[in-house]
Amino acid sequence: MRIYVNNLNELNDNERITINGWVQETRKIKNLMFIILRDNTGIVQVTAKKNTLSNYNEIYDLTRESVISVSGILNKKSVSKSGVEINADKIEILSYAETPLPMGVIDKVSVDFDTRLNNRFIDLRKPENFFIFKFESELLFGIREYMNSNNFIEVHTPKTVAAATEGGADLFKVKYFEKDAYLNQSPQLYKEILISSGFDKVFEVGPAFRAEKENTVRHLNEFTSIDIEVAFADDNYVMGILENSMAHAIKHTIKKLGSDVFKYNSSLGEVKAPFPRITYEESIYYLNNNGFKLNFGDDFSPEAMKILAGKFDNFYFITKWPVDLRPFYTMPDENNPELTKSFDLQLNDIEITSGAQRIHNYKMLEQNFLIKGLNKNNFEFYEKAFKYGMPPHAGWGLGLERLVMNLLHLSNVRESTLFPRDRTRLSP
RNA sequence: GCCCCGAUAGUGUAGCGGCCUAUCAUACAGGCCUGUCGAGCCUGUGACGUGGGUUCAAAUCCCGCUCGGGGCGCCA
Repeated sequence: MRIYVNNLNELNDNERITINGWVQETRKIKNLMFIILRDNTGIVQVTAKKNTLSNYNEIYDLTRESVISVSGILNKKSVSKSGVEINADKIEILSYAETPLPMGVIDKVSVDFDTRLNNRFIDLRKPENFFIFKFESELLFGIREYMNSNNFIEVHTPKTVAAATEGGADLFKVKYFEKDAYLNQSPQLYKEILISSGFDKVFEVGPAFRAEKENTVRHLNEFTSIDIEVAFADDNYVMGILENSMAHAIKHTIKKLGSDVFKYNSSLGEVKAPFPRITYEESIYYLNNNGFKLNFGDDFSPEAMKILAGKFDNFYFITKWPVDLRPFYTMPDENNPELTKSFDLQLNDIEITSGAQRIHNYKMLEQNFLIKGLNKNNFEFYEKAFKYGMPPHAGWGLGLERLVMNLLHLSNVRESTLFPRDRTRLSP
């Protein structure tokens, strides 16, 4: 059985163990040396002595971040600060790290974010960065668990598509044998087709691509989108799914990861569904009373979003957006044709989810192609699904990296992306 | 697409026309040291993005380029 650093407490004093990891640090005193060994659960001190190690000279020259396997006796009454150490009698060098490192894991000097991303493999050795992705993994597990227990089917739709259909966002063009293709900006149209297929409740976790030349701390050109679509549902129903899945996933994550999460966000434990709701028109009214000059139909600037966010603790919905600010498939409000049955979920001042009840009537959809100036020929594969039995339906899409960024109070969405793709970065 | 800012050892910085043969820290290499734990002490290696220009003199001032950061716009 593999032993990890965080298992050591459960073992007995003087027990014989083998443990693997990276050499985080060495402190050398001629015939005695200390190695701080790190695995992804923590660090432990290894004591190596010349008279107990046959390859002491080789070990003495170990470089930081080399990978070793240590066998020895667990000493739980160590005089070291942690109180635990391993008295090594055998150390095997599995991988020797070159020097100097492109960046240090525990150096006291700061490192530019750009340098960190260029050396992401080392950057992620830092426990605080690794933690972000453990958090993401647990959060996503919690969301999946919620969806699964509510009878959602997880699906996978194509990311390579034929036409730049939906207007609006720019798409990346790729060669597809003798044809042109595009990287999909969202699974939207495919989720809806599956609703006509009778899947009833679908969800998908997958990449989405946007070719917009943004240069901000909240945009990526490739991000992970969590999408759901539900048949015979309206906007309110899927808002309920959203807030409950968030509350469930956060609760799960806190339970699994413990108080570490509060180092990033001390109020995370207070997230409870339902989330507060404000309509688009109420938001406009509020912002006009707080120094902004906004008309009906205007979108909110980042500055305005900060002011609005000040009204709420963390999550809140902005509902009933104007028709002009929403895509062609958004269902208009039956009480006011200028508004839609749509919503954004905000977390602090950032939009993390956009959703709505969708139009399921084929004629209405065709009319919207005209109004939005879209070429209906590009939508044949989609429209077809509406002609032969399409239930009313609603759904949403959520940016996973943005969710994690905001839950952990990170200042840049690239922090919650393993290998970010942005305006200028395509590597690693 | 627009605006602002930046580029000096592996890493992070100081410098802002001549005191630069370029500062400091950290890392790295070598040495001393059998209980270190931000180890300590000694020695050493290592850098001005690129192409022009101004000047007696450029890391420093000007222009182009390249690369990067941030804000806005755009954005399911």
